[in-house]
Amino acid sequence: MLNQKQIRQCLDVMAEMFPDAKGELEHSNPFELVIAVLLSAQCTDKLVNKVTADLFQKYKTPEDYLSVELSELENDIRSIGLYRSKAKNIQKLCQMLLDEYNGEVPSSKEDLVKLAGVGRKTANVVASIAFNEPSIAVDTHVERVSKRLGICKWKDSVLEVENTLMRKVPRDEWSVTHHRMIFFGRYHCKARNPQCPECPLLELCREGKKRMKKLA
DNA sequence: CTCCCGATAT
DNA sequence: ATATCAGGAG
Repeated sequence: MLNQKQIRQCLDVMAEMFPDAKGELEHSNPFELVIAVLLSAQCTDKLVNKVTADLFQKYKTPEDYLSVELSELENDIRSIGLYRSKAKNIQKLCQMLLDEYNGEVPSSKEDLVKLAGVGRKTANVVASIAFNEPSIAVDTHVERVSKRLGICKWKDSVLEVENTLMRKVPRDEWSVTHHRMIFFGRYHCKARNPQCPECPLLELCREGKKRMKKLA
C-alpha cells in the first residue's frame, strides 16, 4: 500500500503527464450533461458525443424526450450499448425532473442519485462539472488505476475506493485528480495493454513491477 | 450477483 | 474471437 508521500508523487506525475485533463463529454447545460453521462455507461465518450450531436438537436427539454414513443428514443440512441434501459431511464428521469424539480436538474448529489439511471458515479460527475462541487467519481479507470498503484486494496468496493481517495487527496484537488486519473487510465495505464515499461510511476507501482517481472 | 448491449481495439 | 468501454437497476 502506498503512503501519503507516494500518493502525492503519483498525483504530481499524472499532473505532468496530463496537465489539461478534463471531461470530454460534449454538453452545453446541466441537463445535457446528465443525459450524456447516463448514456456513457459501459461505452466510450467518443461514441456518446457522436450520438448526442444529433440527439441534442432533436431534444432540448424534458418535455421533448417525453413527447416521443419509447421506441423512437431507443432508435435515436441505438448505436450506444444498453440502449433499451438507457432510453427508459431517460424518459423516467425527465418525468421526475418535471414532477419534482420544476424541470431543472438538481444540484445536490443527494437529489441527483434519486434520478432514474443516475447512480453515485454519474451524480458525482454532474455535481463536479455542472455545479462545481468537489467530487471524485470512481469509474472503471479510477478504480483500476487506484488498485494497480496500490492506493487502495484490490477487493475494495467502488465506494471504498472513493472514500480512500477523498481521505488521501486534498479536497481542492478532488475534481482535477478525478480527471487526471481517468486520462492516466484511458491513455496510459490501460486495462488491456498498460504501458508499464515506459511508466514514470513504475518504481512505486506494485502491479507494474509484477508485470515487468512476468515479461522478463 | 446478473442483466443490459452496440462499437471498437487488440 | 474477445475484452473493454466515464454504470445502474433489479
